Amino acid sequence: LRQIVSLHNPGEALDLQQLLLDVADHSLRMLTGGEVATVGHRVLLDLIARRPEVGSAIFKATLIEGSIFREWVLNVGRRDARTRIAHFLCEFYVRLRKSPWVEAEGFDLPMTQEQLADVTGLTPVHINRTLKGLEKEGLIRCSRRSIALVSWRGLQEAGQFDGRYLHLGQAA
Amino acid sequence: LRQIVSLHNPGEALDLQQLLLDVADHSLRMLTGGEVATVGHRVLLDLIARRPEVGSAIFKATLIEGSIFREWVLNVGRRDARTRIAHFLCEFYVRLRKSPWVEAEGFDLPMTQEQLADVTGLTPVHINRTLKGLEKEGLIRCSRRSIALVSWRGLQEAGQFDGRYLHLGQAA
DNA sequence: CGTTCGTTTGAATCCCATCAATTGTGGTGG
DNA sequence: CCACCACAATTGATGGGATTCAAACGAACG
Repeated sequence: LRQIVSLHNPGEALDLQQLLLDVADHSLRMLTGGEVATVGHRVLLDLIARRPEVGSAIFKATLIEGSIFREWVLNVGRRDARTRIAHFLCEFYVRLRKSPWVEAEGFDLPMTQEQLADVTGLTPVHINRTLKGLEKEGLIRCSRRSIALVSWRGLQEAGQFDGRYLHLGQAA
Repeated sequence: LRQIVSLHNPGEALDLQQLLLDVADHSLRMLTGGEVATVGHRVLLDLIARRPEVGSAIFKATLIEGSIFREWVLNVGRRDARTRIAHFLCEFYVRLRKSPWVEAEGFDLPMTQEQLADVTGLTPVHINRTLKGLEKEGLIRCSRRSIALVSWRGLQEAGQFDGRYLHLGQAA
């Protein structure tokens, strides 16, 4: 059994922990195809030394990530399955639309229900149940590996979603 | 209903988000008496500008905090009540003993069962049940607002605890 | 008159037992 | 990988009682 603790959109810097921390406490995996660019520690540390603004921006991004972690703890610790899933869908949607690297046409979630379960700390079966429920309520529509928003407003309410913790517009 | 997302020992720097982030997404509260020293943004930013090592140390502390957040998501999302509580007790114990500001005599948890519930995402009643269970198993002993370790080894196993995510000895 | 010492009171906290709801398990088929 | 079902287990909800602790009060005594 696995717990997914973080998701990233194309264009985001990843795994900054490696810069200063020795032991890795998690692993990375791509949900869809794509390219990955790597930057060596030495190079990045030099850049930060010469351009403090870069360091500041990276620090800010890390603080925002921390804020998102706190919200995930709350989400997984204190909300029931329906609220929890709705909240996650809201977060994913907002972050996706805000990413300048992603064509924000429709809303497509490139995850299996099992992966959704690993994000929310539930079982795949219960994900299925609850997703069906949200569909019956008219908030979303699901087909194979794709979830479409029917009522954005409704989903926000169902998920008690307030996106301020994402600190958008401060993306350093 | 509330979710506690972080605990700190005396001597630790707190709430670094405020340095660079506008909106506060959480609040602070002390469990025991004590003193708080505040450092102004301006002062701290100036210090970092003149002494890059300080900035680096703060950044590292923030990364470690992020690592702890990830572990909490896992703990709350994927472990049952017994394992979850045991894991939290282990983390608290290790961090307490490692803190140079705390006399590491016995093990005393200055929290009510309700606060413990807010940490683990359970109800106070279930905390009570599970604590009694751990006591019956001979892993801990509880009296009013105080939990004593009986079998550290056993508690580690019960909580599937591996403290590497705490990145001790790297406390910058 | 002020001090000392019990008593009362009330607020937290803990504990326990019952019942109900959410969530997990296992299995089948598409 | 998704959908669905029946059943089981974990966890939550509610209510009541026991315990601790401290503040408030009052009576006896110097």
